[in-house]
Amino acid sequence: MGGFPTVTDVALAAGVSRQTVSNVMNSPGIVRTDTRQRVEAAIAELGYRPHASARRLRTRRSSTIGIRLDPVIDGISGSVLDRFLHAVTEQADAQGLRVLLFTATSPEDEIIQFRRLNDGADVDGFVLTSTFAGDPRTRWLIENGISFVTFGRPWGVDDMNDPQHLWVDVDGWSGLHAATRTQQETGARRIAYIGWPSPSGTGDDRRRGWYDAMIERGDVSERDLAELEIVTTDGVSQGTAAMQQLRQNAGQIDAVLCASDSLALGAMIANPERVPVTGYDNTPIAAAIGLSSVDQAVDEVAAGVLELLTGEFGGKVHGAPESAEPRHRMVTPRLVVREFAAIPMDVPR
Amino acid sequence: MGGFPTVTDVALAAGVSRQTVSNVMNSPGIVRTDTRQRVEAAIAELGYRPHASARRLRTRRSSTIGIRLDPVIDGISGSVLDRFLHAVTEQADAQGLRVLLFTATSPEDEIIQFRRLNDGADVDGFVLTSTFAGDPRTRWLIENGISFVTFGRPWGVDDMNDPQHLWVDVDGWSGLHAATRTQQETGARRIAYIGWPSPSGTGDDRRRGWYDAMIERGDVSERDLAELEIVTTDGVSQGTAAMQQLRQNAGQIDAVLCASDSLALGAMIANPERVPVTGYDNTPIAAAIGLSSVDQAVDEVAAGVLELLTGEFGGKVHGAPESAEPRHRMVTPRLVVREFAAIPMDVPR
DNA sequence: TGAATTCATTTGATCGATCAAACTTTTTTT
DNA sequence: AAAAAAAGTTTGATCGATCAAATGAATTCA
Repeated sequence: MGGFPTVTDVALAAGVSRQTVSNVMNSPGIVRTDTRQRVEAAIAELGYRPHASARRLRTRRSSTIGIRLDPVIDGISGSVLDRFLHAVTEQADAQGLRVLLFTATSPEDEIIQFRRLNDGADVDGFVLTSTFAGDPRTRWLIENGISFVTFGRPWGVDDMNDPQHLWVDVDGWSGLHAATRTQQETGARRIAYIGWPSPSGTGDDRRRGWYDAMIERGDVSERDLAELEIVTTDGVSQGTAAMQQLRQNAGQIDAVLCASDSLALGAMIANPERVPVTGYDNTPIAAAIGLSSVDQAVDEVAAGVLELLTGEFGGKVHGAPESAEPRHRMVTPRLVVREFAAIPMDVPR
Repeated sequence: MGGFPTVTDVALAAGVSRQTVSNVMNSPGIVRTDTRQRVEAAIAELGYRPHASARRLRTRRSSTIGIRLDPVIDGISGSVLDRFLHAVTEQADAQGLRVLLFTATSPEDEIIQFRRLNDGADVDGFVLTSTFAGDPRTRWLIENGISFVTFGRPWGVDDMNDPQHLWVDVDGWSGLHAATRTQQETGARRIAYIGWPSPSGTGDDRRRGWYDAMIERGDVSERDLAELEIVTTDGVSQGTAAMQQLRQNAGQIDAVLCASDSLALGAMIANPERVPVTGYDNTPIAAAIGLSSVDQAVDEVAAGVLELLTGEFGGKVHGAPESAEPRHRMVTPRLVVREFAAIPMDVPR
């Protein structure tokens, strides 16, 4: 009376037992049709909602996944993770999963949070972002038998095929390969690349996409290719500096590809000749100033992550034998082509 | 044995009863010191973690707050909400609160989600963002006696002092007033404002900050002030268009203030004279291109939200009589001043 | 027809914690 | 020193759902 109706109330109203009500909700198949309809009617009439905590206590599963909200470092590329978070939340919702956020100050601290959330039965598994080589978090999760899927492939030597590590990643190689090809098709020959210093898992991957496409085409000798490449840390002003350097030293340049939208924005600023610039991540900035960019297709990534997390392995590999089911997903990014727009357009001559 | 230790295990190990263990965790004050220490030792040794769902079932509270993850509309200003979300999560964590995300396609759908999460005892209360005039969500929450606090004041006629509606907001008036003053102090007289069409709660508020500061100073007649104001929808290209219009029609312009960083970025693009431009929200873009901007101080907002949510009223007002405790917080934004930088710097003459 | 199966539903126990009230022990009061 | 009050601790019941096993009803088989 006082509070919300419980299974017992519904059972009473429908003239059945608690368990039947439970069955209607969890295994409708085993309940006779007319009984089921009667129960459903009672549920609707009383406005019954299952008590999530009670269910979790009994079933020992929470239907909740934990995601660490990364500290906002670079606000520009950070938006990819925000979009990813949004996609995960949306698709999780649709599957009856909840998303619980937490923060951590370091990978070690994050492991403490894993422990806390897992022990308290708050979450069934985790989604990790921003993995890096020798990541202690994945090791710990595997050792403790906790379900997880990473957005980002493992960057260790042999880890990519580790059957215990489920992951989804975006094929940066393919993104830059396509971007390079697209420029080549419009007639560009000398295509420059502004990227990050090695070793950087994602960075090296993207660079190779450009490099391979350039070699395949053969317009530029392998030696000259070195001139067309600038290595720098990420940031807008670094992009500007790199672009200036290219214009001074690299001779003719038909197009510029960048490892990030930050670099691309920077490059655009020092781009009076309006050389086509392509960024990476398709951030709001790229959209705002009309910059082509490689879109990471976070929706697909999110779908893949949830599929792996809730799928056959439930995010982890019990002693399961070989299986046809692949344990990772490689998502092909989309190249978003935009006409040159905002920045150069209104610059005074 | 099999799973994690429970209160009973700890009690056994410490030679006390379940309830004493519970007391050590929830009301340490009533347990004798030596007993408490013994229990704490047992907790540490067994690595005991309370089972969150069991506790929630019994106490009927979840220590979790629900936040809707807004659809990413304008990616640029969206980052304010992301930063807010981050601040809330971080500070909630510190208070032992969890943050549960959800999405919704419309205010009506959001109300359905409120129901679901509240009935299932998933959350104790909600934090709402992006409130608008006549918001059906707040009305529904009040009617159903559910705790909530909004980031954003109620924009209805008399709602601001509604004692049932707890809110935290940023004083846009003060942000623009300060920005105007700052420009005036550097000698600027004719300061333009690019804002949004009325009625717009936040927009009108910001505009008035500029307007009042201009009137106070009296450098520009009330008539001329109209020339210095452009009304347009939000967006980068709209900002560019507005700036061009100002340059054509408004004569001398010493500075430009904008209702958003999107508009400010647009204005910067059509700004060969390097008139100082100030944006609003202090988004990553403003930082990236070196644009002054009004920062919403999301940390303070988050702190205020949690304070109200967990404070005296617990997010709602029971029949509580008049109280000295204010039911809202007005946060004063910070003006972040940046030297002119990226965009005009490398533009070729 | 009666026994063996299958299907549908019910009952009792349980998940892990906290509440409410009972019970002990210690401290204060008279 | 006995009675009263306070402090500290324990016991039984309970939150709301699901599990496991038992019961009853409908169906199939010999």
